Amino acid sequence: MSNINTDFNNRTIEYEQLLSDFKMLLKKNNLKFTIQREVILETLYDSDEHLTPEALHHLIQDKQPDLKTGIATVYRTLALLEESHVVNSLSFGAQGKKYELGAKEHHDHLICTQCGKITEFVDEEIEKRQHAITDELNFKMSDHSMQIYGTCSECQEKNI
Amino acid sequence: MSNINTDFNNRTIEYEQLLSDFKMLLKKNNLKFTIQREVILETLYDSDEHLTPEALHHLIQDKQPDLKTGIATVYRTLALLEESHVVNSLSFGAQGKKYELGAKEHHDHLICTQCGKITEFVDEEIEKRQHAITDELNFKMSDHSMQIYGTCSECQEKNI
DNA sequence: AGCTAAAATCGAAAAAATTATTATTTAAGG
DNA sequence: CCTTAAATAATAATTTTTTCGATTTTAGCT
Repeated sequence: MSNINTDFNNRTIEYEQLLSDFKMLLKKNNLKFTIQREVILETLYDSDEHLTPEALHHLIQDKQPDLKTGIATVYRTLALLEESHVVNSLSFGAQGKKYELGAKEHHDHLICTQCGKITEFVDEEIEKRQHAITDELNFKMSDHSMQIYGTCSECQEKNI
Repeated sequence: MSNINTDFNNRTIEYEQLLSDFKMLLKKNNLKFTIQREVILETLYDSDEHLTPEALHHLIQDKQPDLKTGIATVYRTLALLEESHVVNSLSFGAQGKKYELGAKEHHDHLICTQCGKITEFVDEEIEKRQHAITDELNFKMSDHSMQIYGTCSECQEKNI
């Protein structure tokens, strides 16, 4: 399967860009590009979820069972990626700290606390205001997250 | 010291309100109002910081050394308070999960991922858009939270 | 391709954070 | 004051995260 946004390796151009940026970053800091680091980046890229270190580790073990990537490597790499602002970490509610690629499109979440359904949305007005706010305070925004909690229309009907 | 917003016990009216809401909540759920729970609430109220469970525990031990409040009680109470939406938790960067009172004025967060400083803000435009979005989707909003991550002006200067 | 030095990895152990357990104490209501 | 259910402290157990030493791997060089 291939489409207009994939290259000869069937990877998206976006991912190739991310990967080459990562390689550049490593070189700049005299760090080495390892298979483990690539797999971690790739797995983060392929996942739309926000992942805990443990969840990420599991995904990697499924994807590359022969490459016995240790959990410590996952932690070390996530810390490196976070320092470099390649990934962001955040925590939702009672759950632990979760990581996601920072390079992806921003999106916000509507979360139904009854059925758990998550709807993503982007609102231009809100985005604009966020930029206005950060500009005014001379704050350099790298990412943002917004969650609206409540009851979706389906669940409201169920409740009647 | 006393001022117009404090009552005979030299506590703010706002705090008294919070406390009585908390007592109501406990009663409604057949839970008990304990000295430990009061101290935890009070300490959260008195602190303008966002506190880790451990930091909160230390503050409590300083405030009430004779009342050997256990760390487990702090965790349990924070979980209870979070479930009840009396406190919110947020986490970022290398630092752990932090808690703050949710009963104070609603506000969003600007979080510097470099120094950890948290700046609170409220933007009426954003609040309006949130309501517009949920109204349009017939989603009944109960709560929302927003965090903007990035680098504060001080840290930007440090980086030069 | 082979050599070398620096860095990264694994695996395991240690440390830190969080949660569960149990015996005892405490709050709330009669 | 009594009773009972719930909360607590203390500690143990579990889970999460970090550290450490031995070994492997990478990157640059020849």
